Amino acid sequence: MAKKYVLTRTSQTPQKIIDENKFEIDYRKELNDAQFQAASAIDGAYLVIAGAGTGKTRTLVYRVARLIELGYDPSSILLLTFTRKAAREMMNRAAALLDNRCAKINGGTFHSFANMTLRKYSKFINLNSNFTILDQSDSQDVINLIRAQLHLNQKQQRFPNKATIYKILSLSANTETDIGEILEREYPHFEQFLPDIFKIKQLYESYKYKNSMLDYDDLLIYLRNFLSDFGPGTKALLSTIRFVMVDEYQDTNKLQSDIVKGLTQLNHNVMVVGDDSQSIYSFRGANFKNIMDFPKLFPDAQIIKLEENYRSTQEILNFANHIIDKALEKYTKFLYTRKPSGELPGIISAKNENMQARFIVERVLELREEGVPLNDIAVLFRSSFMSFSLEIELNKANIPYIKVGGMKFIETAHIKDLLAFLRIDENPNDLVSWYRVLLLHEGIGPKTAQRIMDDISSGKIKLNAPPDAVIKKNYKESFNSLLELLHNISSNYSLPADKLDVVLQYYKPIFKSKYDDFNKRQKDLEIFVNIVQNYKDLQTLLSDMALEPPQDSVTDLAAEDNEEEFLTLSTIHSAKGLEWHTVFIIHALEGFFPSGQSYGKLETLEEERRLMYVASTRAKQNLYVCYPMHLFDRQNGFTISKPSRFISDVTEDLAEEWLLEEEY
DNA sequence: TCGAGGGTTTTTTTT
DNA sequence: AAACCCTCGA
Repeated sequence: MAKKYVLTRTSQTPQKIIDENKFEIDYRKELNDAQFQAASAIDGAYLVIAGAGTGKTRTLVYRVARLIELGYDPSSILLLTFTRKAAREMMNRAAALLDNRCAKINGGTFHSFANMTLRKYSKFINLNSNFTILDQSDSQDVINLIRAQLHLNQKQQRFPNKATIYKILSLSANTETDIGEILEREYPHFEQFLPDIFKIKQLYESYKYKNSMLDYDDLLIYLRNFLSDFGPGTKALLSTIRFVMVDEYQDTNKLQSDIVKGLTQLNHNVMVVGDDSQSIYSFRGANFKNIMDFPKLFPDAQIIKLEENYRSTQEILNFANHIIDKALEKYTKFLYTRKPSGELPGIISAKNENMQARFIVERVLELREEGVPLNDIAVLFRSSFMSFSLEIELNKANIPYIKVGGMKFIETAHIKDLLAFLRIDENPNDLVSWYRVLLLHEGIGPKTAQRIMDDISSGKIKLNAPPDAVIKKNYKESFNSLLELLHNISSNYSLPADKLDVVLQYYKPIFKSKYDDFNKRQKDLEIFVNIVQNYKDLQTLLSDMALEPPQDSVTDLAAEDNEEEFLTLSTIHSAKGLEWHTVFIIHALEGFFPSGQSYGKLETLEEERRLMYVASTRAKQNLYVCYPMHLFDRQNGFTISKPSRFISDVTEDLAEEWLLEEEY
């Protein structure tokens, strides 16, 4: 028998001495110690805990540049970020720092990375590479259809609506928890419907499977399974990835952390960056404890803390620290700055909503006089409707703005109508799109639509054959013209823009009779035409619309066109990672921020607190927290409101109270 | 079976 | 303010 001799493997390979002079960039000089430690890391697992404004992006960017300078192939670096915008920004910054090699790194959101990977390796998975992606509202439509088919909407007792069912299913997928547990925890009043919801889930799954459709969660699930499968496809993929970096790790969920684990199962080269105090996506299954569990996932992980803040004045930091100090559970970080001190944050109580808006307008104009560009000012809010009255005042004062977050262009009914036509063209089995399109036609209601759809899936109605045999009712004419249209666009045109053109001619009259406010909506159609012109094939168009929809309809494009400066209005969620000279937070009122929804539970209230922390740490120089004292509340009529608990106990040394008075 | 009309509820946040 | 549900007349 041969003698066994086991070589012990040291957990840490000794760091090679690297000559700092050989780099184009002087990393030592341009980064502080902790940042340098992170940026110069090569192999191994690293957890970077980076407080707000501590140069987290900067560190990642420098690490990318350094790895490339060391000679690693840019395309072997995978940078997973929360939005594609963030990925692009990082690549641009890295390219500006070094050179264009940096633009060659791989990057994107978990979802967009999953999309690309699954299409590329589809033959290794039981998957059609032409799968369509269902966005949230598509998924909900499918669920609604199933719900109606099961007649669950006619129950004696209120059955959860499509949005709730979707949330339950999605939460279950993202947290890898079964439905029963989710119901028990989040929706105890619907627990009795567990069997029904389960049935819906099964039908939903098989519908998606039959039609090669993946919803947001499926993208992640398929990717995770592909990675854990570890077949030849997985190995091929992993051989192309040498370094994985994840930004905003505190907002990842179980599924995503499994993916990170799977992506690095061979070489364990991973660096994740995050801040537990900024975790604000638990409604999507994110768990801020995830970040603290990272060392369990990677036992060799080194932890690096970035604590010096480069963004805000000490006054703003003190205010933010006060807010987060009261958090029940946190992993202490000490944030400090060497920036010269500035003004105390202001807490502004306005008489009503309109006065709050007028204060912001006037202060913004003043700031602009003082030389602060509009681009460097933002108004942040908890939910997107809170900016409505401000938007009116901004329009009156002619202050250009863009709004981020809230109702998206792509979710407006008229754009969804148009997309439905295109989707049928792409996938004739897309029953949800059929349903939507059919209901647009005179004389076709839910029942008839259902019947027609049955005929389509059973093959009784063929898209390229004359349909007269099957149809003989009063909707015959409109249905035939629809078939003609679909036939026309699929056989005579190949560019999405050309198809859309024909669809538009067909859709215009329907559009005008369906929407009373078609004038307002008209502009969106034109914008959509412009967007579609950028695409050569339909599949990419449809994927992009699901994964990276244009944020805003009218205002966004208008602002870009004129290259004019604009004020930013944003939900706090969409403001993540960004910074401005001056930040206004509005509606700091009990019931609004923290949101009334969050009252029942400790964890949700804590998340509201972190949200306030995120909002206030966006400010570099000025921070104003505003609230109206009287606010129209839809449930109770006019009420006198209470300032948010997050600011009501702020002491004089932390913030200054402003009282607004009307000039006579 | 359609579609209009009325009453009710519901609302965060995003890929 | 908009989405959803239900009812009822045609």
